[in-house]
Amino acid sequence: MRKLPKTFEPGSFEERWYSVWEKDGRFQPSGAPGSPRFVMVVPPPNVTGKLHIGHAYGRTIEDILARWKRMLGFRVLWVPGTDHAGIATQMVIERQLAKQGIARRDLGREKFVERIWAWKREAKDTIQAQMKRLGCSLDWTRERFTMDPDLSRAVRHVFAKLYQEGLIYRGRYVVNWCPRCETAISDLEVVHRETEGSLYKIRYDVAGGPAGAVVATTRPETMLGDTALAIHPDDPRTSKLRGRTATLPIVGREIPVVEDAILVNREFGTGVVKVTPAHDANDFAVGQRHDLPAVVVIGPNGKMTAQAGEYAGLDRFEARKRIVARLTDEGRLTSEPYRNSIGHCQRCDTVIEPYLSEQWFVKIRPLAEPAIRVVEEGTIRFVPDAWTKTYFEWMRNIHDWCISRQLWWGHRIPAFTCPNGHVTVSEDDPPSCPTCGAAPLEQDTDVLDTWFSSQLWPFSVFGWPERTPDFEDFYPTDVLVTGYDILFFWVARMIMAGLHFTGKAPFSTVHLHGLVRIGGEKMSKSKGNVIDPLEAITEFGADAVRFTLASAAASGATVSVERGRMAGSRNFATKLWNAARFTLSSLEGQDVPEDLAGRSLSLPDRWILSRLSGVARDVNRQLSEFRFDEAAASIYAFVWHELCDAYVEMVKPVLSGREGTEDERGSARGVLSRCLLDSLALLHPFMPFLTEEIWDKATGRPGTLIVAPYPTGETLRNDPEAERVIEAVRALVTRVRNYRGERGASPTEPVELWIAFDSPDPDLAASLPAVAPLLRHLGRISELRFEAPPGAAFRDVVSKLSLGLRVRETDADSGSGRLEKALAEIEQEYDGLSAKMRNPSFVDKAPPAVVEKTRRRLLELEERRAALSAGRS
RNA sequence: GGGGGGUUAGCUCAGCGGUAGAGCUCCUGCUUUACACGCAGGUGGUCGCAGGUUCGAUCCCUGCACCCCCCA
Repeated sequence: MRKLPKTFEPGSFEERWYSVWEKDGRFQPSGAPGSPRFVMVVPPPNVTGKLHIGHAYGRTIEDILARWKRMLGFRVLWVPGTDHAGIATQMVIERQLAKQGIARRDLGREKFVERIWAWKREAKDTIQAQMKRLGCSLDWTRERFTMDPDLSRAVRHVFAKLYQEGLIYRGRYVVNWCPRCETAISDLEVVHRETEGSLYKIRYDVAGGPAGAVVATTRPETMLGDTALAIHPDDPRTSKLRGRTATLPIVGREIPVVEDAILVNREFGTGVVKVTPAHDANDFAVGQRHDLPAVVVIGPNGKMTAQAGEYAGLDRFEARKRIVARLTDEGRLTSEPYRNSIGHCQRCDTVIEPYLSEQWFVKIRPLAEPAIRVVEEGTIRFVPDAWTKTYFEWMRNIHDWCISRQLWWGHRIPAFTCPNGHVTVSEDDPPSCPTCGAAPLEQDTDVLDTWFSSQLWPFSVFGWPERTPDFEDFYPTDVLVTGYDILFFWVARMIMAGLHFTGKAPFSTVHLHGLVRIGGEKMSKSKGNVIDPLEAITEFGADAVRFTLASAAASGATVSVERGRMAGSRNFATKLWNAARFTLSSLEGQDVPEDLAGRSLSLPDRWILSRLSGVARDVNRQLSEFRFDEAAASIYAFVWHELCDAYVEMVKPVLSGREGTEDERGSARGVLSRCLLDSLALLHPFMPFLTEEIWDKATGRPGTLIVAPYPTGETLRNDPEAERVIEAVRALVTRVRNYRGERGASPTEPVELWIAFDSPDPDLAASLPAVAPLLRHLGRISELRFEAPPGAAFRDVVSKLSLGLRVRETDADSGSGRLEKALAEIEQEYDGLSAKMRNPSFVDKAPPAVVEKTRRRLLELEERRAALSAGRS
């Protein structure tokens, strides 16, 4: 046993313990294959930069689970890794280049991708270092990246298989297109935002219809691509337009009026709708139904195409301005203010342009159905359960998934075209066209959506589709921990892919946690309220940061983290440190019994062991329910308020030799030691560094707390009797102390205390003489008598004990207000409860236990009122 | 437009059928030989508003107000 330094400096040991654990292989699963295991894969962070506090939160939760399960004896495997994050990472590099005035096309695909790889290596190192500082017990020997060769093979395998199954198809459709990124994106990557804009009404001339037809639109520039007007077949307002032809303003093109009951909403607008098949998904469908041509007037870069005639080359918004001006001049256009929802690119916030282009899609319904079923059947459960409904809503209304991206960073689509135009999809690069034998073949230039590879993460990390030993041993995983914001993006798709390709649900429990907010506000660099995890760790220590995050982990959608709470956690760490210093100095050079079973224990000893047992049970239950906040609070309250505030203060006189026998001293040392070690173990998943550091000094077994057994409370006795007596002692001591306050006496002023044996709880009163020295010491009681208090004493009832108090030097009036207040409160509660008891239907209908409890409470109030009234004057 | 969540002490949040809890803050005392990142004591809440169900509602139901999120 060694001494702890007087001051607590987390920076002095955190990194040391991490390397000890890593060197000793503690992060790798140990134990025989087939023995109970616990497996998680980390949600791979994007290699776009560094981790923020939100990542630290999720990883802290996972590490708590991993360490807890490891200490419970499971073979724990927690797999680390990173995600290439196609569009996001590509943007990071594009921005870097833009600062030097270079566009990615200037550099060329090969050079550009090389550059991203260099960045990726750096970002991965940064992220890895951050997770290590945080203490994450990840198995770094199994670290993966979504573009590793074997994970890329899994992607190609999956693409080819889905294609063969007819679940991947290629076609020309209107997709969400970002003109800044110049790529298609999926529905999920479009962020809709209410925007103040205008609703334009444009009059089209109609052959034979003198009044013309007025259409409403928010995007007048698309009129250049109109190829029809549409009316509802049953709308009398527009029936005179039936079968006629309109003339497209500016362009002069003759376009038909078609009847379409699906597109045209009779309740909205003028009843006439312009149809632009190339620039609106609904209009595209109309075009299919009525065999209309599609004219692309806005190009992939957001500029007008040659089809836009005189507007060709203009930016789409500039074209809008000019077209509005011209139509206004021609007397064809009016506008009014209008709020509508406009789609923006999730990554760069550019307004999305629906754009007709050739893309690859996943036919998703056949995959969604089994994925719905596993959740319905409970094979997979969401924690908290509220997300189940959201999951079902989305899965039951799911749309086909556009998976091709016109990017350079990512998995290239394994589709090959021969000189004769035959398309081959293949897991391996085909040397020549399987159809006609021609060569060379050209691979599709597009890459896949990042989520197409991340959906395979829970099994691709184990080498699937090879049946590797790791895949056999560790798949399916147990728990997935991630933010609810990627429930659709990632979780749902992993479930679909896992079931389809491995035949098994990829995990059994999904814990969806809230998103971190600082002081109730979303983190953002512009608000300057971003907490950098490394800065926080440097200032407060990794353990304090982790404990704060765990404490904040309630089940709501937002997780509020504040610096004040970090400081609170740091204070708790310091408290534990000092408690350990005290304990170690008390045990130093002394005989410390390890086996407490055969010893006679004092009431405080029995009490704290009983509480330790209770807390251990609570913490295990709370962790199994993913209530990290409650588990953290349980340990905090036990260590600080029961072990430190109460037990340590109770046994100080015994330990110091002022009180008690040698045998009692030995017991106290054994109990204190046991409490410290078990507290360290209970707290280790939350505060791994500090607890390991103290454990080392306390046991001399460096680096072994991480694999020490986790206390479950089962080996200790639940001792209600000891709890009852000690809780009474604590209540009495508190009452004595605030009695001093009421009387304006100084805290050192001796108080006389009488406790009557004929108290409302005589059994309890009878057991108190055994702890008389304790009462005297803690309450600074000069005279303690077990008899009815004299008339001159102030009387009260505490914990069903009738007592009298007297302090010599008093400023009698100073606390009298409090007595009046106490009596008034008693009176109020008494009136309320007695009214209840007088209500026959309460006595009749309420559960007997509740009635009995109310009756007893009433008696207590009576006792207390009588005592306080007697003590008045 | 559809769906989900929230509104509890000055602040940040737990609780969710038997008249309210934590941390931080605040106030008053304390060099009580582990700890002032501490010790002891205390202040502070008609649990958003209005109805309903119930013997009883912060908790369940309905409506309203305000806030947040998701989907279209």
